[in-house]
Amino acid sequence: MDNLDEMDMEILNYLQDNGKRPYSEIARLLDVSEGTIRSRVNKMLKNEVFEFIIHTNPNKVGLNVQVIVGITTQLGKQDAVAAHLQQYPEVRFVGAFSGKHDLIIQAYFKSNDDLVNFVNHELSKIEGVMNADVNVELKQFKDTFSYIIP
Amino acid sequence: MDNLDEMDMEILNYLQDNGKRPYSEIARLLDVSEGTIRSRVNKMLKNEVFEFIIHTNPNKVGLNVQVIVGITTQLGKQDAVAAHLQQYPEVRFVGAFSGKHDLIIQAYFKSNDDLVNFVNHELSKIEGVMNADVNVELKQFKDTFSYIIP
DNA sequence: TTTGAAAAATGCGAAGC
DNA sequence: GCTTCGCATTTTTCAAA
Repeated sequence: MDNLDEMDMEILNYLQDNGKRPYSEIARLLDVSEGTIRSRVNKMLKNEVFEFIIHTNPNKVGLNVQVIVGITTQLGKQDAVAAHLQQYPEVRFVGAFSGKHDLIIQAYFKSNDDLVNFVNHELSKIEGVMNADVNVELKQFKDTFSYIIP
Repeated sequence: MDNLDEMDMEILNYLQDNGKRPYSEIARLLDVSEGTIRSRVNKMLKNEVFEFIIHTNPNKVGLNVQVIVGITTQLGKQDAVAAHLQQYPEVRFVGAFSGKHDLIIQAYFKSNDDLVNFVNHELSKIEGVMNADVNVELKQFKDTFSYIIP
C-alpha cells in the first residue's frame, strides 16, 4: 500500500533480470541480511507490487501470429466489449485508450486461419464493436518487462 | 531447438501460474521425478523457450502513464527507427506491423510531462518518423502473460 | 532421458534487538 | 524493521539404469 523505498526498487531491479535470483544473493549485493530481502519481497507480493512469472517466447510454443487490434466501440458499450474480450485466452492485453481507438488489444494465434476466424467469427459478433483495425506483427524488435527505470 | 512435447507444455502451464512453483511439486502433479522436471526446464531455458522474470505493476512503481503509439515511417527507414526506439528504457515493446502503422510501440512514463517530453523531444526528432498516433491508456482490463492455450 | 539418494544451497519461522 | 539461528524444503550433483 505505502510507497516503495530505494531498497525495494533495487530488489525489483535485481529480480527483473532473473526471477530465480536467490534472496541470499540479493542480500549480499545490498549488504543486508537474507531475512530483510525476504520480508520486503513478501510484503511487496502481498501488496501486489509484482509477481513471479515466466515469459514464454510465443514462437517457440507455436504462437506465430501476433496482432494488435484497435477497436472502435459504440458509445456506452466500451466496458461491455472489454469485459467480453478479456475472456479469450488468445487475448493477452485489453486496454481502454484515448486517441483514435476506444480499445486496443494484443492477441496471439497459432495461424493466420485462427486469426481470421477470431476476427470474423468472434470479434465481429460482439455487440458494440463498430470497427476493428487489425495490425499483424511482421517483426519484433523489443518485448521486455524490465521497465523499472534505474 | 526441437519441438516441445506435451509434458514440456504442461510444465510451462504450471510455471506461468507461479514462477516460483517448486520442481518437486510439478513432478508430483505429473507423476515423474523431480530430476525430470529440472532437466526439461533447463533444456527449455537453454533453448530460450521461456525465462523466469517478474511482472511489476507499473502503477505501484510510479509509472502511471502508459501509451501505445502507432508510428508511420519513411519508406526504407523502418528498421533504423525501430533500432533507435528500442534503446529507450521507457519503451517496453517495439514491433513492425502490417496495417495502418509501420511500427507500434508500447511505453511507460511517470507523468504526462514525461510523455509529452518523449513525444516532442525524442520521437519527433528521430529521422524517418513521419507521423505518430499516440494512444494514452485510460483503463487496463487485462495484462496477462499466461497465453499458453491449454 | 529418467531416476534415486547424498550434499549444498535456499527459504522459512521465531525470538531478540 | 533488521538480524541471527536452527530447521524444513528445494535445488544440485552424479552415478546408474
